Amino acid sequence: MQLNQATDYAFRAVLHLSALPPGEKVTAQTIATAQEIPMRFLLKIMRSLTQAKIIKSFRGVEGGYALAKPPEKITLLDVIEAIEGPIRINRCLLDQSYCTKHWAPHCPVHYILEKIQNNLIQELADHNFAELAKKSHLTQI
Amino acid sequence: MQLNQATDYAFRAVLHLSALPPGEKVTAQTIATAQEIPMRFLLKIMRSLTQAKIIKSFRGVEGGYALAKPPEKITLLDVIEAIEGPIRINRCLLDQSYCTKHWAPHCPVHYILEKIQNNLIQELADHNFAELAKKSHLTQI
DNA sequence: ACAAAGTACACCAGAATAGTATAGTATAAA
DNA sequence: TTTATACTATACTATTCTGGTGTACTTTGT
Repeated sequence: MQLNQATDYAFRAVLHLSALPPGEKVTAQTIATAQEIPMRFLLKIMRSLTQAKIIKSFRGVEGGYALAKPPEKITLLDVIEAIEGPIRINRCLLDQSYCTKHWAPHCPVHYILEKIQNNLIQELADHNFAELAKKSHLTQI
Repeated sequence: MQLNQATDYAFRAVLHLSALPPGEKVTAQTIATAQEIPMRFLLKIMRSLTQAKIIKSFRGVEGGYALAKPPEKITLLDVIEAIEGPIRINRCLLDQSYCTKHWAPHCPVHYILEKIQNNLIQELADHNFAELAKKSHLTQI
């Protein structure tokens, strides 16, 4: 019941980009240093974010990363799913073969966990990085 | 971001006990067979539930398990914490040494995840096994 | 006494986590 | 056009977690 370290790093990387003037790009090394993230691991994470179209990458000299869309349009859920894939608090919620009882929709455990999971997903989708970046500005990045 | 298999089994074991007439006990073997849970693994899970005072165990001939309190007083959260320990959706929320920035309370990521985590915990605490057992009765256990 | 049932602790294979290494590709500037 | 810079791709690895299993022991009703 825990987000992994890569996701936490991804939050901080996207937050870092969200705090930049629109369109400005920055290198992985800058983010790694500022956010204290192991460089090589960050590069891997950035590739997932690029593939998810959350950020854009620029190769070569003067390359780097920038947001692929305005931070208002990037939610916590977007970043989590880019790194970890779809959220499922119980694995039977995604793959019914894991349900020992094969009751699936009639299983009360399944039913209630699905409700809770949907609320969680909704909440994660309700917070975007413009909001977070504003908060982090107030508390000095 | 997922509950483990042991927790899922624990839900089903407690649900099984919740559906019994009050005070009635049943052996691990019965639960294991009915709920399709590997016997030895279930015994281990039952010990965690016993230690958390969610169920009571009886040793020897005619032994078995029963709820330690009425099912209304047992929540999803109780069972999760008995098996997995305290919920923390990001490890920095429990152990600040994991926060790469050491900002802790001033970190916007930390702040928002804490809010979301508290809502999740509240929801898990809002559902008890009397409610679940009632639902499972309607859909035939 | 003995069989039934839970307890305690140690062990194990496989997967996931959190990285690291090596080699390659694109690009701006000299 | 060479070169340094910066991202990409793929593979590897050490450690931890997950989901169990094995062996020995204790309690208890008949």
